Amino acid sequence: MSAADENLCLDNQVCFALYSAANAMVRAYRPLLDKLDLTYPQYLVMLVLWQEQGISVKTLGDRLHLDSGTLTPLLKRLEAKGLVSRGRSERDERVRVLQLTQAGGELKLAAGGVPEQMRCKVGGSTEELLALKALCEQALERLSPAQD
Amino acid sequence: MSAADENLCLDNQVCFALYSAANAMVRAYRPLLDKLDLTYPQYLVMLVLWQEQGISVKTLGDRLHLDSGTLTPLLKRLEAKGLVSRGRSERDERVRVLQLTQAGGELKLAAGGVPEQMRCKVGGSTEELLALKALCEQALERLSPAQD
DNA sequence: TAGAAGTATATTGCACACAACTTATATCGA
DNA sequence: TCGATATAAGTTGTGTGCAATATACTTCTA
Repeated sequence: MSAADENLCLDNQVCFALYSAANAMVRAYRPLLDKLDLTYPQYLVMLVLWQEQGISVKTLGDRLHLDSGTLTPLLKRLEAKGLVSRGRSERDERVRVLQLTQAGGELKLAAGGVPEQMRCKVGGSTEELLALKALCEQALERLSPAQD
Repeated sequence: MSAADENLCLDNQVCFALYSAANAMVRAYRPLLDKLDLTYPQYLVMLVLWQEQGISVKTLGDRLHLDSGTLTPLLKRLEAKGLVSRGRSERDERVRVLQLTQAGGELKLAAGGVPEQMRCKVGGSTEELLALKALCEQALERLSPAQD
């Protein structure tokens, strides 16, 4: 097999492993998040808002590496479920100010067990998980075009 | 911060790192694959077919960990581009037999440089890439429900 | 201070992923 | 052999991701 052939072999592709693992991860979250009536990206938004409220769509997008084309409809769905409010900044009329509703805040309790349950599903030692996280973050860093 | 709070912190989530890295990877492929007029999942299908032709949608799905709901419309698009033919098995009328067209086979040459270009984008040492691949494959294995 | 440039969000269109379901065909078992 | 069961692929509907573009507001600058 030539070098080019080797490179085009699926089994040799780091990116395919990454892609498949990420898909499998989202699938594994589903039964857990169904109980919260959240999708995985919606859950990520809630994770951010449980930490810091009053942020803009821009800031949220920076945290999650997602853009307004993804977040605007997603946030509208969270608003429709009564979990999030999408106010406007008084200082800058362009900016949305994202807040949790009462129900949105309370959902944090129900979500408390999710990380531990997922940890069980993913398995592996703490060292392996930390190594995977570090390698993913390194790849993300290098794959992201410089922001200016 | 409580243990539950720690667990619900975005920065501590392996899964989020995996998810973000996979998204970034697909984004990084885009400019390379645009030249071939392929999306990343379409490229994956072509990788499989460059290795083995005459396989079914089921077999293809096993290789890529994707189902017919994803693959059927994708394969129709590849067929519309003239890269793939979707015949029927004579032995079993339910089964599609996937073949490359002339153009589909020839595209392999144009794709020859893609893996090397992506490798430059992802960066990192060979050891790191192999470690990332192994950890992703391990996670995939554990997250996939047993097939019996 | 008016127009240019920049920024935040929203919209549109396309291509996934996948659950749930349907249809067509094949195989198994009494 | 006939009906039950299984299997392969397709369909439908929902929710992302993201490029490209539009809109509205802000800030910069001549």
